[in-house]
Amino acid sequence: MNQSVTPYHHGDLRNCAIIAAAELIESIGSYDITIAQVAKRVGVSSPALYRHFKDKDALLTAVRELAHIGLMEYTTDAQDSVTPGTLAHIDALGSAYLRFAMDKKAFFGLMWENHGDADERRAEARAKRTGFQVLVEAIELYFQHQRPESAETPLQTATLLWSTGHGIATLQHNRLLDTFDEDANAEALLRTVIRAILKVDV
Amino acid sequence: MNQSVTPYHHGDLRNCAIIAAAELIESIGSYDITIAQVAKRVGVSSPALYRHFKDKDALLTAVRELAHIGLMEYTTDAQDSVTPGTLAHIDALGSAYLRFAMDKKAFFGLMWENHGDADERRAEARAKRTGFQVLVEAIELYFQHQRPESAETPLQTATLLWSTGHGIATLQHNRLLDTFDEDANAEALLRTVIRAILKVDV
DNA sequence: TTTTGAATGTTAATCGTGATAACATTGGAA
DNA sequence: TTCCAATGTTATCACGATTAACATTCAAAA
Repeated sequence: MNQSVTPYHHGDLRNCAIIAAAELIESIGSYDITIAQVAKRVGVSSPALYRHFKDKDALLTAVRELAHIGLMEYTTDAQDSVTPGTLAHIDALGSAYLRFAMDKKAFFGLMWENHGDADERRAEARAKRTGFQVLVEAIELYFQHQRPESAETPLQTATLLWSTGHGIATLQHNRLLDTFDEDANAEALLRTVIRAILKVDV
Repeated sequence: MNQSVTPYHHGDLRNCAIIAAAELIESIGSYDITIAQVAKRVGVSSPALYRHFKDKDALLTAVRELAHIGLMEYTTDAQDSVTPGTLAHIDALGSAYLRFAMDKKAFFGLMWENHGDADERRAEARAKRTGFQVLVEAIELYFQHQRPESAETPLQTATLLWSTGHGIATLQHNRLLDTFDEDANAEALLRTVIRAILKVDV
């Protein structure tokens, strides 16, 4: 009886579109998607999406937010199995970052594209800072426990570590690590730098 | 008399197109350019470019080669004013990399895009490895002079340093360094990491 | 020299894709 | 009930990457 007729109004198009876009990106492994593809996936006409997003980039920005949440899950999970403030804690965060970059290549690439208008930029910067803050806090704890005499502030050290982790992740993402050193291992590289930056004896 | 009539055949369209594209990219500060724009700049119709480039991406790949040459110039210049194998040598290379990333934002961004077919990829990988080799040699010299007892190979250390420098350059390029730490200074960060990785006493 | 085809340009046309216009449907507040 | 705002739909555009079909040259072979 209830033939489940698709109603004229979708009801939750905005969210569904974001999810559809994310699924699409994941399935083709690239964020080079089309408004039409997303619309089709949700079962709606292309222009309908423009009722919910200023333009294509606004949709992608929404997907980026999802990606940030995904990254946050990776790091949160990583922290669960580790004692806060230990070297293992820092390692786990770095490792989670690298794992996310490889597991979710397309999302990782998308996250660091800098498009969008000023507002979108600001929103994204906030999301990124939130993620960064996790690292800062880990370093703070680490310094409290392990290195009360450190010359650098946790913020400075966290910035260094993030840059480094980001560099390694990016190079691996672009398949350049292998190009430079075919024996290179991202995880091992990161562990080495972490220890160098934290001045831990090897 | 010689009215300098534009001849039907351009004569050197391929090279002129590459240069025009590069100039265009530089002038608008973005590599989001159009075949038509390039064609117009060279004074030729759009389809003419397809006699010399398989597609738009092939043209951009050619521009990327130019960009690599540009980066090489930066590093070569940097090396001229420094004693080979010293810490200052390493610093100079890193500094040149950062400077290139900021001076030539659009080119820097373009260089690390990974598009193109397999052949183009291979060619680019070669160019990148050549640049990387400069750093490897600097580290080799440094190790010979300063640290004969190093545990890591020059290749490993160079990979670490490049990753780090690349990470800092990338974050600065995306204006994320400021987002994380408004006092952050790319150059200073890099110097710090270089010393940490090389285990130089601060 | 003349001829002729390969290289290289041109204009016209196709096609995909983002975006807007103009019109249709619906649900909920007045 | 009525009516508007929100949200969909079907034309339509505009633009940019290609490709098609035709034109012009230059250079080598006859």
